Amino acid sequence: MALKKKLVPAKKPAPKPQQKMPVRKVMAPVPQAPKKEVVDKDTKASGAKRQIQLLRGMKDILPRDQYYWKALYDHAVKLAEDFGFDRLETPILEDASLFSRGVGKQTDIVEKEMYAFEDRDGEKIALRPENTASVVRAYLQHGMWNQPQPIKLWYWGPFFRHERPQDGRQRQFHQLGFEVLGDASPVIDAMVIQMTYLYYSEFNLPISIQINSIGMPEDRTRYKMELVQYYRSHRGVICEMCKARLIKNPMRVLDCKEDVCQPIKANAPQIVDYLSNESRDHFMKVLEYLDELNIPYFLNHTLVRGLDYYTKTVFEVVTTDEDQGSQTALCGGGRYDLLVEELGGKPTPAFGVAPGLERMVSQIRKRQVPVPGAPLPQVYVAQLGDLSRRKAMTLFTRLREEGIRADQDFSKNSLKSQLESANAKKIPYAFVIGQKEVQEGTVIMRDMDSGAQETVDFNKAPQILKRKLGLEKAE
RNA sequence: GUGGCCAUAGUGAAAUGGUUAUCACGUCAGUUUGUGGUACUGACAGUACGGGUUCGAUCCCCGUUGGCCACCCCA
Repeated sequence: MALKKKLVPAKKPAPKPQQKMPVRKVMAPVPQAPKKEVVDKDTKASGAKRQIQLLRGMKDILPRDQYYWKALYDHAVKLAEDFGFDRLETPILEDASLFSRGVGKQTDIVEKEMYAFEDRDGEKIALRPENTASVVRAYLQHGMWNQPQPIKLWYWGPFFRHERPQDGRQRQFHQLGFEVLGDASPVIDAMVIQMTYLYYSEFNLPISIQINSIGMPEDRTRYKMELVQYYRSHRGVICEMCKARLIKNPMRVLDCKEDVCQPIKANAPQIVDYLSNESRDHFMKVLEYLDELNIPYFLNHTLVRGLDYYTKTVFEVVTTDEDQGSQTALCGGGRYDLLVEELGGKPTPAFGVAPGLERMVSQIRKRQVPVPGAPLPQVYVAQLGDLSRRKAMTLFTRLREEGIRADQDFSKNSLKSQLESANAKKIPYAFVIGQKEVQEGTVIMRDMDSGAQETVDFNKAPQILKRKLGLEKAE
């Protein structure tokens, strides 16, 4: 308070020289205007430190959410191990053309959302907007095609897309992924979809698996012609956006949410009818395997994915939770039989999936799905004064060596606040050590639940506590 | 990227064109010396940032930043 009051008069003189500025006005604007563009916002006349906020679309993952993330991560590791997937970590920065070639130059992700810029060497680089292209790059660069196929890889990490943020949509977000390279069999499709299903089942999230096949490019070419022709015949009715989509990316009309377009959409030709025999057989097999595994799915003829590399099977997991807003897609995936070739390798079929983690965390939180928390400390070590603090530090160290989870606040002085702390943390036992105990070579063991205390030998304290905790049978 | 709503202590809320901006939770400390949970007392901490209108702005206006919602799209 006193400081503040002193600051007020100190501040007031400051504006005065500013008010005199008009004298300089003629000269000042020229050098100052361009400066403001370059100089960061910290330079303020007041001298007060500006609070630096998060960049738009970025989020801190706070301590209270860490156990949700850990639960998701641990279960991912488990699934990967169970199904024989090896971890692959690729860099966050890649050559920008990896994504324009891999994901597709025309896609929204590359065209309007990618963080792409030149580095100090003038190299065009990008923050990865997704990981499949990087996985393929690594597969090629490290000659993984020379190893027994298929290659099964998984990843976990941050991705970046420059979009307008919303709940469940950030500019930095996290994905987990499973990718299988070098195998064309529909079993692979089914297996990865099964893993996805198992992943969501673990947390009891209400989901629906949407599945479709978009065939190979030839199939799609034929289908698109039919689709465009069909929509053209209804040109008078459809919305403006669909008209635009017909020219740029016809299959997107199937995503349209406009009411006027719904009846048109419902009667539109379906891509499954335009698949080659090979693509159709493949798709049928996938569905048969899913049936065998009792994995529920929903055939969605309007499911077309936004990335160029997909072929044949595509699928998405959406939440069926009513109040999830418009961000219902929890995960997307599919087959990408042509991507390896596109990025310079031999023709190599592949399949992958990428669950989004933020949306999962928010679901788990909202639904209060129980996840393992921090292990509770078993004992709290309290001390009084510097001499006993030293002994307490030794005791704490011994307890740790004995495998007992101990907690402490050695920087606190009053016993009261230390017990308060132990109580707040729900720690069942406390050791109290003061002058008297130091001299006697003892320590007080307190049952925080009942308040019962006993004085025990300092050196035997860890063993006695172990017995109390039931970690060791009484002799 | 387009359009809309919003911004008050760490959190959740309240209030006003004019003295010290209110409350709860929270955090820290104290309520006789070395003992937690309850109670009481005190302290901490705020009008996002910059500009304008005004004698005077937290309130009105503009800009910036950030959040949310819908669209686009997607995880």
